[in-house]
Amino acid sequence: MSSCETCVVRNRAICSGLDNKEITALNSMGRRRSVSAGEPLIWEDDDSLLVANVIDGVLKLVTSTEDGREQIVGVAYPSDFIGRPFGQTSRASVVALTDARVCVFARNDFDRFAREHPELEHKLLERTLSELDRTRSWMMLLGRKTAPEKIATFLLEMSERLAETGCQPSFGPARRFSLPFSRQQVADVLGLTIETVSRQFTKLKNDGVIELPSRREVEIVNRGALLALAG
Amino acid sequence: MSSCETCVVRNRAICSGLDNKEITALNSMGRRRSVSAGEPLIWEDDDSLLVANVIDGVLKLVTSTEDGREQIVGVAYPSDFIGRPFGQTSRASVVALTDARVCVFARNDFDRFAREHPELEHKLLERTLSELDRTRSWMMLLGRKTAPEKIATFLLEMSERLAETGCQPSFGPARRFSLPFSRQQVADVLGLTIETVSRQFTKLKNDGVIELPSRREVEIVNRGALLALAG
DNA sequence: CGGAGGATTGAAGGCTATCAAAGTCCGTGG
DNA sequence: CCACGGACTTTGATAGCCTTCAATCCTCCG
Repeated sequence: MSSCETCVVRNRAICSGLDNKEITALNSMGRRRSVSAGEPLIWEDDDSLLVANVIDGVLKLVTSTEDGREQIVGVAYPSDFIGRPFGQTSRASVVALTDARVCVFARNDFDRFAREHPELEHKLLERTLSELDRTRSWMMLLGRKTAPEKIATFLLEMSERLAETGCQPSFGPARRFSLPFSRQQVADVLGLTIETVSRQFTKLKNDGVIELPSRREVEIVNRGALLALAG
Repeated sequence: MSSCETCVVRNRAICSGLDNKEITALNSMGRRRSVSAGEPLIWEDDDSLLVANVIDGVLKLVTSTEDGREQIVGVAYPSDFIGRPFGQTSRASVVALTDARVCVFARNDFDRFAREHPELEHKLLERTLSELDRTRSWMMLLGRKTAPEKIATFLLEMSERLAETGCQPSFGPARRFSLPFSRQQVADVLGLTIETVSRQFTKLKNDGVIELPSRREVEIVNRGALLALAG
């Protein structure tokens, strides 16, 4: 049975700051759901739209053109909020990159609850503002950076984002980590092709900047060099 | 003297929905300010950060690399909110594209006022969510679209955005409009060079898709063709 | 009229995409 | 245990889009 009391992201997600009574109310509206790697998070449910909190795993927000080009426009980690409350619906679809668990709510229910709980709306606002900041700095990357700069920036961001997932406060960025992305997905994040991504990874390895112990593993050998390359 | 009562964006900005007493309180915290075209909106004031509402004019949000490359990451029109309340400060700078008037607040004051007025925070949340949607669809453009697609998409967005500025509810997108951007700024929005922008404009003109009565004026002759090109 | 900034046009080159093939990893089944 | 198959990745060759560099042309104002 899903329960907020045992939720691992209870103190990091937008639910934090709610008192017990409120948590109980929210709990009764939502339910847990598992999504396996590669599966889309179906966004319609009983004719109602959904929003969700990520409990565990990593998901991508992706938009695509009619002719099949894809761009990953966001990545959601544990405790992140996904979906579009209030009015409009965004046409980005959500797909799990790893096996994931989420806590889903019917949008109508969530909207109403949020309007009645300013503290929750405030948390959501802070999150949305941060996400907007992050997205805007990604626009710089997409519009103005070269392939080597994109790859370096990407690896540095990954090493920071993936260090946060541990429960204990992390001590700076991770030196070694496991990418939740395939090469194609890295390409879809950076606006490149899979071949260019592969070549840049190989080049960084040959230059002694990183090690690639396996397809998904990355070890940053020379962080200073990456920072210099990131532009 | 600045006064919310006569403010032309009073009913569209986040101030809408506040009662008279609240408006008076907000009014006493903020002040009007003019910025001429090309001038940055100075973001520090008496050692305190600022946030603002756009009353009139168009401003750009821009980030740049050390070596001088620029990317416009957002454009603010009348009634839009700019700045970063609550905690972090974003490193995008704000520059007026046209002569502009804004209503500025010390961030501390604004934060406090917002926390006490959930209705205002809600308005800000809705705005921020919409801006995030818009920004994400722009990521698709920057990462995956070709120069002709970028230009077509840009012209269509402009014709919609600029139609909204009139007081009366607009009847669909504008057929003819005046760009608030120079060619270089169009390039900075789309992640292209000024030469490529110029060539694409010329090509659209030669193909009979648009007319260019003057440097800043654009007339859309064949909207269907633009839609097809936009990808 | 003359100057200056912005815009357009032209030629050449480089970066990344595209097309193609070989290599690697991993799970499955013999 | 090893062979096999398939997906993913790497590597190579080529092409093309957009940038870069450079010169000319507007257009607006003093």
